[in-house]
Order: sequence, then structure tokens, then C-alpha cells
Amino acid sequence: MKKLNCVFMGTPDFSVKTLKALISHPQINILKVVTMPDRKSGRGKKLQAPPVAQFALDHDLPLLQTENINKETVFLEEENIDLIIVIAFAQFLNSKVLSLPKIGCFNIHTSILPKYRGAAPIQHAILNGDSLTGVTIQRMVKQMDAGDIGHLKKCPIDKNETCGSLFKKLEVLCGKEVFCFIDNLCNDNIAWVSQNEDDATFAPSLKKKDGLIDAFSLDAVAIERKVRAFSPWPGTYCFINNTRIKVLTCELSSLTLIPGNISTVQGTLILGTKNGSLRLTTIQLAGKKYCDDQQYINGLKSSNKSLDLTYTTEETL
RNA sequence: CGCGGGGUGGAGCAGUUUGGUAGCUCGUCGGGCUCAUAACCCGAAGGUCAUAGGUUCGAAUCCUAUCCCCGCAA
Repeated sequence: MKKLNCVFMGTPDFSVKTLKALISHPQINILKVVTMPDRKSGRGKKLQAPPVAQFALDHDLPLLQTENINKETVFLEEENIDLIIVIAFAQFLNSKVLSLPKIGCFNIHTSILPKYRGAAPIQHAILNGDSLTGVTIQRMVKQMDAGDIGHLKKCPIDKNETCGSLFKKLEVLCGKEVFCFIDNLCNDNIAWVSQNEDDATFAPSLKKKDGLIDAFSLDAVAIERKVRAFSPWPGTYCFINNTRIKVLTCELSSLTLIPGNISTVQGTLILGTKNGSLRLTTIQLAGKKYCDDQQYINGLKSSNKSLDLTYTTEETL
């Protein structure tokens, strides 16, 4: 049987496992890998290739790095594309690109569509305290994540799940499911299901500023979810004694403190919120390594610093 | 050359400005107290102060180079 000519579009680490899975599929021929251009990033602002680009280079796959695929005139003249697989690509495809492949464009999305359409479905699932998420493969249309669903695999969310741990689970799952989906596609064994627009919700990408822990306006349960949803990126933060700290992990506490009050109780660091209180179990001071609250308090005691701490939501002078 | 913080017993920190005995809060080990304890009391072990040079009678501290870790920003 003739192999399917496939174009893969993706950018971050997350999409590499799916590309790997596609490579391993006997009926897939990777015609081209499309990804974002190299960017200056990291400490020192060095030019860095996106993980997918690096993978393509390492495996001698034809690579196209572009800011906007819709403007790649040479690419748009390709005539022998059978399908396009898109996962975490961070670009919209216009109708010209969507109509390019003979079979279609398919997007792998990490939520149970139509819930959490958009860039950050995993984060929002944790943020909302969901116990179930999944991998959905849909036929792409002009409206984002709104196409007919051809494949769905559900995945539970543990109580202590962080975004990082869920990402790891889902990236593996994406690889497996895309393999399975290709099988079904080849065997013409897919029942396409349209999405119910009334159930659609939107999951916008998180920004660094969204990571602020506002104990005055959020309750303890919401903050605890937020810390998990924002871990490891972009991370949650607040200010103690006018120093920026990251909160890496926390847990609900039964102690009662007024909102925005922070204090050390039996060697633990407790923050009062709008409703309930939290123990900040792992924190990180700017320029320092992460440490648990006990160690942070040991350091305070040692340097004769006061144990009377002040919590704020922004830097003040 | 984007901006900045840091490396000191097992952990977290002070000490560096002004060079002169290695210090604090914990942990560990031993002992005591206790019905008991993560509580309390007494004692002990444990450190080439990131690395390499330099200045000096003398360097954790001052100078130079290198390595490593991290925050911001992207």
C-alpha cells in the first residue's frame, strides 16, 4: 500500500513525541516538518532552535521554519500532500493551507472538546479542578478547535496533578493516539462527530502576570489549584517582606488566618486567604534555589531576621 | 556582549563593606527528662569557605581568571 505523505506542524517539546510516533508508523511518510523560527531565549538571550526543529535536524527530516505558514508560497504549491498533522504549533492555518492536503488537516488537542478550546487546555483543566481530561483529534476548520471529532481518548487527572506531570502523561498519550488514529484513517474506520457549540469553552494561554497569588481575592482551594496549574510554567508568585518569591507547592491548611496574613506556625509557613489558609510548602526566593518552608524559616532565624513576615501582591517601597 | 542574585559541615543561612580564633537555625549521633513525643535539657561528631592563580606577616573576606546554580526578561 502506498504511504501517506504527511506534513507535521508543531513547535515545543510536547509535540516531539507525536512526531516520533508518526515516523514509526509504517504507512506514514514525513514529507516536511514545519515549525517556528529559532528564537533568542533563555539566560544570555542565545538563539535557540525549537525542540521540533532540533529533532528534525537530528533525524534528517525536511524542515521548514517559518513565522507564518500561510505566506510560504513555495510550500503552498505542494501538490502531493495527503494530510497535515498539527500539534501545539502556535499558528493559525488559513483556508488555503487547510484545503491543501487531499485527506485533510488534523489537530491533536489536549482536552475533551468542545471544552477548553485554545492554547492552554491542560492548565485550565487543573485550574478548574477537573478530574478528567483527554486527547481529541479533530478535523481542522477555520474556527479554532471547532472541527469534527475523529478520535478521543480520556485521561484522569490526579488530585495532586501539576501541569508538568499531566503534560508528561498527555504527550505520551498523544503519540499513541495519533498512531491509532492513522490506523483508523487508513482503514476508513472513523465516525466523525460534530461538536456541540453550546458546550464550547475557551482556554487562553497563561501569562506570567497571571501567576500572581492574590490571597485577598482568591480562596485557598483556588490558589492550590492555581499553583498546580501554573507549575512548572509560568509559576506562581507573591511577595514576602517585599521580596519576590515563587510558590512551587502548597497544601490546604486547617489553621485560621485573616486574608493576606502570613506567619510561621510550628516551623511551617502559613498564608491566610479570602477563604481558608494554605501552607506554602516549597518556595523559591529570587536568585536562590527552591527550598521547603522549614528551611526558609531556619535561614530567617539564623540571620537574626524577624519572623514577622509581610505578604503583598506587588513590590512596594 | 539583555539585567541581576548566589556557591561557607548533611540542609537553609550569617560573616565579606573595615583582612586577624569557622558562627547561627536545623538535621545526625550519644546521653538525660518523660507514660510518651516531631516537645524540652546536656554533650559530640562533621567544613581544603566552588576551582586556580595573585596581593599580604596573615585571605571566606581584597584582585584576576574559570566552572556551576538561580531570579527577571523573552
